[in-house]
Amino acid sequence: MTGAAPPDARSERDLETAARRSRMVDAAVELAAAGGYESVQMRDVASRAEVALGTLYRHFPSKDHLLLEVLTEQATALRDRMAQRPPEGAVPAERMADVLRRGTRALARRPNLTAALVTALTSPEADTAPHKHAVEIVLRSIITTAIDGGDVADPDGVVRILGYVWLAVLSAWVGGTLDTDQMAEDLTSAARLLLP
Amino acid sequence: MTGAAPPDARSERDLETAARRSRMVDAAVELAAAGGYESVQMRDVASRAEVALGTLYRHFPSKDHLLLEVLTEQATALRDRMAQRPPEGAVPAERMADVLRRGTRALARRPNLTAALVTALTSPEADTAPHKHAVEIVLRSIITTAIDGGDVADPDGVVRILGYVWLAVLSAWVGGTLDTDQMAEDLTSAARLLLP
DNA sequence: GCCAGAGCGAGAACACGTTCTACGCCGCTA
DNA sequence: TAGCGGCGTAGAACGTGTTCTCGCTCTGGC
Repeated sequence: MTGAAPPDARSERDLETAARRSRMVDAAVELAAAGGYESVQMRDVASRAEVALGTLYRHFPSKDHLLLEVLTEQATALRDRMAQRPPEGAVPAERMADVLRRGTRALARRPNLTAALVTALTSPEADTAPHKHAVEIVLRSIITTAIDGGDVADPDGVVRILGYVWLAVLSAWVGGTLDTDQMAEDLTSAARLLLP
Repeated sequence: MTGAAPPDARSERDLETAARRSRMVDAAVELAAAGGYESVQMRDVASRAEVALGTLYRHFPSKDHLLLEVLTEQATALRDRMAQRPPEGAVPAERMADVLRRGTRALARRPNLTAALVTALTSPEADTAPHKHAVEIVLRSIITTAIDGGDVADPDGVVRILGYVWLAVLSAWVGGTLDTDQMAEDLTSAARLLLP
């Protein structure tokens, strides 16, 4: 009878591991939202997700990998929301400002979580480079949709620069050298300077 | 006789502590230049500087404070060199490119050291914010001298944006998502886009 | 039926940043 | 002169990320 089992039979186990993995990510989100990067302690994540520490490390080779997974999810969700309701504005600079306003608002809603994710993004671990690159790509695609269709010379270069500014500003905000208002100001300033 | 002693008399002790402090910084530089951030281990710094661990922590409340002290020195030295031989070029964009070329070359000369310093700069420790701000100010002053005297609208905003781009690009380079050539390319691209 | 191996649990062990304890030396001041 | 405060040494101790050990269970191939 086992031979004729439906494909779900083998998925049974897979589903459990998928559920475990999802619990780990959720636990990381909760802890990060509650207290930022340092509150995401691997023992806590494991116990909150009801898995062993070794299991956590089997799925995510480091704390930063775990948080970058979360960041990738969040960035993708942001991109989807942007795609569902495209930025408004007549010219690229206005649409860009709209994107930045909405993006910043989304991030500021859970500042501890954002701080934790940005911290992971700027951590020096070499083997997270692919994940970081993936996040960059998502951010650039968000920016691209904002300026698409406008009369922008060297759109690729502009997108890259705006991506850098976004990251640097977030990093400065996390580092405490910039508050939310200055962050918004610098971002719109960059948009005005780089876009028509 | 002690009352009439020259000021050096009391400086004797001060000189020793100054020498100790300088040995700590030097040890940090050597270790960072050899193996980057993770090679700067506080026990190693202390033993190489021939001080006790507690002494190291008396002078620098954390590893990042220590490295930010080094970074401040390096940035100041770079600014002085730029001041001694001002950037060449007819228009701000050219001068900016010259500055970036020289700055990048200086940083690439000791990549491990630079990586360690940038890592410290992007670390999330809240109480290093003043040091980080100081470094930002120095970088901005370097940028300012490059575009000074040109016909730049909103020079202040441009300087801030270029500073952000510089930091983000360095951070990406340290994170392994950008190589030296791409770094130079993005920097000159930003200069071209933002400056006449 | 039975073995090899993957996935997991429980927890010890290790590494490094940071803190703490205990003590010594020196200059100052009552 | 005696104590006191600051700076230093030596080294243990603590917290958290990461690795390792050991044993269990399930699954797939012989």
